[in-house]
Amino acid sequence: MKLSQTEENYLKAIYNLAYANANNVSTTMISEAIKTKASSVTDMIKKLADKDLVHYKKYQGVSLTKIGQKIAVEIVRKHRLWEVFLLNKLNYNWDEVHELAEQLEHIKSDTLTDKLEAFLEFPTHDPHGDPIPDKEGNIEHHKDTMLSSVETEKSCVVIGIKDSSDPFLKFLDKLQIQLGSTLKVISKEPFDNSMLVKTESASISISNQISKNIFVKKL
Amino acid sequence: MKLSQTEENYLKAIYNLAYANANNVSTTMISEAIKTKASSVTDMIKKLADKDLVHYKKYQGVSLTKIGQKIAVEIVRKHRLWEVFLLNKLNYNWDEVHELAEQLEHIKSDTLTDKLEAFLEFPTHDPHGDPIPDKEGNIEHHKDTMLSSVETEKSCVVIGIKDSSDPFLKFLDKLQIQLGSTLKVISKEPFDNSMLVKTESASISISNQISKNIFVKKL
DNA sequence: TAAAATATTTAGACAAGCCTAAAAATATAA
DNA sequence: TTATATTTTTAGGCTTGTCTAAATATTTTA
Repeated sequence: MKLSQTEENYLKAIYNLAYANANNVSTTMISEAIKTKASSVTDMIKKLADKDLVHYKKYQGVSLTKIGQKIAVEIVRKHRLWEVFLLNKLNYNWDEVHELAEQLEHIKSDTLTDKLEAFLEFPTHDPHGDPIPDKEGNIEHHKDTMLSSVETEKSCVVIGIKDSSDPFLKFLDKLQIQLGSTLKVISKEPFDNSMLVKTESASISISNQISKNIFVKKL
Repeated sequence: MKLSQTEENYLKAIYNLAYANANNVSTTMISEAIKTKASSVTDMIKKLADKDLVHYKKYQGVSLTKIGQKIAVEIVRKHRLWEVFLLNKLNYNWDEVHELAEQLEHIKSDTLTDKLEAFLEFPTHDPHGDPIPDKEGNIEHHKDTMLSSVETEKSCVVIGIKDSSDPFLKFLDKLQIQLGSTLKVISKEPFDNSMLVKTESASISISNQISKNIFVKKL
């Protein structure tokens, strides 16, 4: 099945929204995610339904079919692999890779994704810590241990972030906290739940608002 | 100036045709290069002329303006850098990279091309031996020493090919002749101008038809 | 549960790029 | 140099994906 870039973007948006919401995805939610008008979304949804990529009943929202989901996961896979490439090989920063990956994910090829994956030595997570689906579309849903829940004196490795907004990414860059950074919790402040954390290069104080948004693997 | 992928393809086609022909490029030539009807080309040419990307007078063919040429060279630069990436990093073959590069060349970013170039360690030629324009758009027009003109007992390095058709590329792959291969001319057969050539791995007989299509740098 | 607010869909229009068929210009040949 | 052939352009139409405005459902609230 040959899909346009636009169609692929719709599937991806529905996939992400469904993942975040569990139930059917509304026209309005899609229109916000994709920055178009709701009426345009309705049009496109009908076309996707004709192609059996989404389930759709008027006024009831949409969900992906098996095929639709498969395609969406493929796009997510490509997106995350390209992000790893941009970060690890081309020296982009955490906060710069997303926009470029949005374009690269639509490159069509039977072999490119797998070759890219091999070149990157089969990464399991993208720079935001989201898991990369394998060739068959299996995706490990990552466990949500947050930095905020790490005990005093314990160490952990940063495997991702929950909020991937630009300001947050820039803030982490300033703190020199990256994917793979090892952090040790020195002390916790019961008053405001902030914590003192030792990174590779410094000791820093991190507010609860921040530590709640950093996924870690405990060591 | 933000151009569509289609517009970029027109500029690139005109650039390549102009390079091969010197004079103005005809509607029909473009339509063949780009696989559309001549009438569609006329439409698009008018739009490109409105944007000052081409010079156009009815029935007189087109040529690129300074701006049009600058953009075309940028696309060529991106195309060739991606080809190097696909060949050197992802282990694609000589004959597979073109089609993919056709897609990758349209990725939009202010920084990607330069970062890619640095990652590839500033290659000067693409896998077909065509020169890669630098950041400023300067492009070295490559000298045309063909394998056929190399003297007996002399060695040379393959820097490109003249004919980049699929069958020819496949044929060279079979002979294990690649960009950068060192070849030594053992003997030449005056009767049919074929030559006996030593590659890294074997001695092979090469017809004049082949040796006339391989660019080399004499050693 | 009826009225008001919100969400969704329909209808009609538009731009980009392509097409076919026909008209106009240019090039070729007798 | 006039007739014929070829190339190029024009005219009108189609598809994709978008939009606005209006109509219709659904949800919320009183």
